[in-house]
Amino acid sequence: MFKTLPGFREFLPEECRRRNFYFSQWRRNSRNYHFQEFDGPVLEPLELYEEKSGAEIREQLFCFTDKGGREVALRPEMTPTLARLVGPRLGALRKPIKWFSIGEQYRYERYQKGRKRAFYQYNADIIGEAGPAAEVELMALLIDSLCSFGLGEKDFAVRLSDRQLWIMYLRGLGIEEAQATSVLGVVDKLGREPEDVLEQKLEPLVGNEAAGLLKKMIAFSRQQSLDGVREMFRDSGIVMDELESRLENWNELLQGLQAMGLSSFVQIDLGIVRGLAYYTGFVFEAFDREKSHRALAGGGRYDNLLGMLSRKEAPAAGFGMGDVVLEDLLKEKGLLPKWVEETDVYVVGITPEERSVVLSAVRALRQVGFSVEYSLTGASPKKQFKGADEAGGRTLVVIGPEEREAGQVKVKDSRTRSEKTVSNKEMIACVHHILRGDPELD
RNA sequence: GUGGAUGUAGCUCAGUUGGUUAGAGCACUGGUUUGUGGUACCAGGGGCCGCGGGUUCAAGUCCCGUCUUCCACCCCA
Repeated sequence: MFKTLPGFREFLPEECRRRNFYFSQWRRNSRNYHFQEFDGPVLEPLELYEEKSGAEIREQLFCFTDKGGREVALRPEMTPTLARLVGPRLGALRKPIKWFSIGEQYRYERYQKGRKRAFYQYNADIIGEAGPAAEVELMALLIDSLCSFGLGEKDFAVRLSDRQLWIMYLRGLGIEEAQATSVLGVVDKLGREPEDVLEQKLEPLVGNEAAGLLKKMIAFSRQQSLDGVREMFRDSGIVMDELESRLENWNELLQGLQAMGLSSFVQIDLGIVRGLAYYTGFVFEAFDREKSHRALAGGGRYDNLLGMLSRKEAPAAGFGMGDVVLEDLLKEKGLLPKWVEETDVYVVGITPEERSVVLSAVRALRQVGFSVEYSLTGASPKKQFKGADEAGGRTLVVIGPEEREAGQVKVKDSRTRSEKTVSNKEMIACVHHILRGDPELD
């Protein structure tokens, strides 16, 4: 028979419930930080992504030619769409622009632990703020979002780095800015590949100084304090004013996070540079403390992207958080409760004669907002009571011949099993009474 | 794209050196005599044993291919 396409997902009720839980937390946190939600098309012109990431990106996209001969792709990320939407309206939008989105993204690549071909991603971006205040706001939102799922500082940390600082450091060692991006690609691999392999990758970029350069890069990537960073620059040709000006940004960022009470979540880790070349300044990634998963979230500053995609320059920063790794971690930590979709009221009709009275009561209860269930087929009373159990009904409304003839119903508390016969008019008040948890029925 | 593992009922899995009509638990459906419930007992439905080919008198079991899922690499927005 037909199967789900590889790497795609289906959401049975329980899984759907979980997914909606992530969405509602993301939305709640965004509102908390006063970000506005936006959305865009799932299908975009292929060039939108090729423009940003180069033609090689095509290999990792679900792309095809549509019936009108247009080359299109399922969106692999939200940022280009955001840039396209904001660019033309830049003049009209109040700054800073704080927007977020939640949407399914698609990437044609090999799926494995923590990565599928279709996944949901939460994105939050700030456009129009050039200073580190934007990063403070974004990192705080990122941290609070993870915390809202029950994760704490023992579970995850946000690692903070700075591509600008790296480029400055490399320039001090005589590396041109044009080569710096490729060299940062090697930084991304530090600790993951043996040093001789990394040295070979550096050689075409910097010639026979590769070995010495690699050692310096490793030392730099291990700095965990601003003083340590300052020390690394001591012998370089960098003007100290330039360095100090950048370190002032660092101070502003770190102090901002400290003032928000979030320092314990943040570590300086210059080994993080992010794979993508379009980041221009601070970059950060959230990891579980054991580092047994992929990054939970990642982001940074991308001041040139809007200019590339919309011809309108604007400073911007943002982050993305996927649902796949998040869910893996929450499962591992036992932070996913078993949700039970409980109904408020279950209406039982004892004999088929009560059918229309039951339907009428069901509708009346639903009209005032209760979740109401009943047996569609009018099975035996025993089955109906069992059904009430399984539906988790807190309250039962039982109608038999006696009640029907008297124009009454029996309202029963399923926990205490105490019951009370009331008139049809009193039924709703009585159900309210039980659901509120009041101890006695009368 | 490369390498390793995996596939038996809706789910978790048994299934011996190849040998009759492929099993269990959970779940599901019905029942235990007709107006009161999570237990217990009884019964039942449900499997092209991933798919295709091969070896054999005989394949869930052995061989080849293929697909799927998982893990690692590549990549990672």
